[in-house]
Amino acid sequence: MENRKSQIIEIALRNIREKGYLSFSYDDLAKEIGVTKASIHYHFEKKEDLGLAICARIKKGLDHSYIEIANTKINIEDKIWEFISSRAEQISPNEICPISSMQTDYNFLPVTMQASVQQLSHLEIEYVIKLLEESSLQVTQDTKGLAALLISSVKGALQYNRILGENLYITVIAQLKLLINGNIKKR
Amino acid sequence: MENRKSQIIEIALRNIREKGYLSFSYDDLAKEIGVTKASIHYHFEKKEDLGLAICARIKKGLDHSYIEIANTKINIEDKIWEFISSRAEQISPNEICPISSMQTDYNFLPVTMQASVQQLSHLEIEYVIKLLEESSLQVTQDTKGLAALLISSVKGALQYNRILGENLYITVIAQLKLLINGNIKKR
DNA sequence: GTCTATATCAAGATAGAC
DNA sequence: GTCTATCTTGATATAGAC
Repeated sequence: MENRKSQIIEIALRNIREKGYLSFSYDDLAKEIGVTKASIHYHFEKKEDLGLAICARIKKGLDHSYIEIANTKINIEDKIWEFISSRAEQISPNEICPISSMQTDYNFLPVTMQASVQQLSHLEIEYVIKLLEESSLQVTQDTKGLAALLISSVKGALQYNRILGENLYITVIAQLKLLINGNIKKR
Repeated sequence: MENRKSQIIEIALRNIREKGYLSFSYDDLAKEIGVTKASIHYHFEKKEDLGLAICARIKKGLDHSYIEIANTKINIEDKIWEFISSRAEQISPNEICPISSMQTDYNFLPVTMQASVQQLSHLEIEYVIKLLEESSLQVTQDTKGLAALLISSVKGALQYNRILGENLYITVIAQLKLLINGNIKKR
């Protein structure tokens, strides 16, 4: 059943956002879906297989967000913020970004998953660089650096937001916009 | 032996930076120290007790860094950067900030530790706010927001830095300084 | 204060029935 | 494709000897 397979991926992905790859078990998934552990093992023989499928699922979502935003007819300077919020919207208040979550578990992941997490981490920054380069605004000389700051701060903010609430994520986005606007030089 | 006790805390703290609270075991610590699991249990009956001791240890270091920087005779505008780098210096390239690490594990921590992690997360931002307020520079109207951005971006950068290398942490700090300098209004 | 030994439990995984 | 049953391993934790 292909449906069951993608259902498992979606639920496992949510578990990663909530508690991390190392901290969810096949039994957690089985109980939630209403089947047995063995049935999860049928679809994904090893947890590593499921982990890789989840990474592929995240990559698909990332690619999709980028392509969608790139082709949308909105102000070109707004695209970067649209991209960021389209990614952040998928994360509930008691969750964090699944890529951050797997970054924390990194040293305990199978090497195949380490490679995937590395690729995802890189790709995410690449997409932000592209959107910044396509924009008509020149904020700093170092577009790669600005991209790294944007991604780092959003990810960090989501982690603090879960613990402290206080609209911390919203606050950080507002600060970034303020600082960037104060530095914009039209090309 | 009080020495053994603090030795356990230091090694456990390093383990948290490397792999997280949930992912290190008493056996890991025992092997590293050269004693048995049971001996760790003697000093910290439950892992939760050790976890709380580690949180207290982190708080001590945080307080110490703040007080030291606050009383150092350096340019008052530099103190915030000194504070951040004094904290980041303690983290090796294959580690992340221990507070970030426990934030990721948050939903699986015993409630007593959740309270400690919450307190640490809050305190860290408070110290940054204080240093910004004492500074002679007014960057934005929203000092709390700027503090949240600084802490979030540094924590996020350390996580990406471990996976991607590329001096990502250094790059992010440089970007923050650039953006902030472009927005400074002398009081 | 540190040890051996052991209890208990949960996790990942596999074999084989239906 | 999903099940029951079972194996193995590793983790937290405890009892009691030295």
